[in-house]
Amino acid sequence: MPKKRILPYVLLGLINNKERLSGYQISQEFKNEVGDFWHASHSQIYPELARMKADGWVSDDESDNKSTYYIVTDQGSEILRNWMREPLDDNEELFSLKLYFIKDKSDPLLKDLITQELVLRKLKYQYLQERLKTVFTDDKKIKNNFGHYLILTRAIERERNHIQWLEDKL
Amino acid sequence: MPKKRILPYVLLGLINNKERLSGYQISQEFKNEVGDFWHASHSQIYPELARMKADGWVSDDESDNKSTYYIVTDQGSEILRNWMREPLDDNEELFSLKLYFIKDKSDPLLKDLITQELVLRKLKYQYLQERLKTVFTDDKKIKNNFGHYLILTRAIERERNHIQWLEDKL
DNA sequence: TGACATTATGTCGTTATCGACATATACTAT
DNA sequence: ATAGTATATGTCGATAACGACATAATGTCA
Repeated sequence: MPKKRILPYVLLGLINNKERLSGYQISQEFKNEVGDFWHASHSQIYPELARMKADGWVSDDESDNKSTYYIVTDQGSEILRNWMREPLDDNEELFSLKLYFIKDKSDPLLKDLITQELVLRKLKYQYLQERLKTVFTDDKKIKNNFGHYLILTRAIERERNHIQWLEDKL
Repeated sequence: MPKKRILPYVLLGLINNKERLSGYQISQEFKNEVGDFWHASHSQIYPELARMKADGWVSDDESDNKSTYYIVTDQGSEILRNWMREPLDDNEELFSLKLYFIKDKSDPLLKDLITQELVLRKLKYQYLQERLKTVFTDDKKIKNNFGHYLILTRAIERERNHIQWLEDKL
């Protein structure tokens, strides 16, 4: 099977979050928080929206003569939901994106996502601590690879902070 | 000017870190910590190494009949150093990569990188706090965009933790 | 009212990158 | 012996993604 694309689901999620969005508005959205996890230029957005419309994921509203607004169809909503339910991987950005697409605090997917991510982060945390022990066995190794040492200790602290935050939200 | 490529400098930095590396070893390196910031498949690594050799960035040692090892040339060392000195941007991965390529604790570039990153992170921290105030003005907005709210508060906590770590290392 | 920025949508050529395919040797467990 | 895995290097086709180019309407400031 081909590698799973992310962009179409991001567009679907963004439109779904705001009910209706134009291609231009989507390109502006990437300047905000969501831009920290994903980005696309307008030259990629417009053709993708056209493809999504052709496939029935979205419908467009051209009644406004300034912009073409897109709305998620029932089929698109189903596709987005299925994507949201697919298991996370050790890549943090997928978690962030999916969390961003949760609109309602009471959505059962919210707790599910946090629980999933917590398992993954704890595994990574343990792995990184193991790496620190095996790679930096003595002070000489630290001294001669100081950047690597800093990156590794930073990664551990990052995971610790992230785990704490996730547990707090559960 | 064309967009700045990262991969060649990553390869240069990886080889420089370990003195000598084969293409295969580089592909294995991406399974470790550096893989959290950058990745390349072997089908990209081998042609890139060939190009770097042709351009005099690295020289190869084929004395071992199992692997071809690459060593950074004086010119390559200069190119890597110049890249390391280029100013950082709000993209955290560049900081992580360059930090990873610092071998010696006393390298003056170390403090410079951390100082640069600190400025950028503090700006981002302020910006995110401002966003929180302007986007989530009342409880209804939080309730109806709960994922976005969580992502934003997480981003703020992430920056806070990062800034603390950077200040601790200074 | 002219200049310039912003909104808004689209196409096109280039390239960075990946997965698949290919090949050969060396190691390893049965 | 031999099947399977790891090491090791390479090519090739497909495509995701970007920057450049193009166009037009609207908004804005002097």
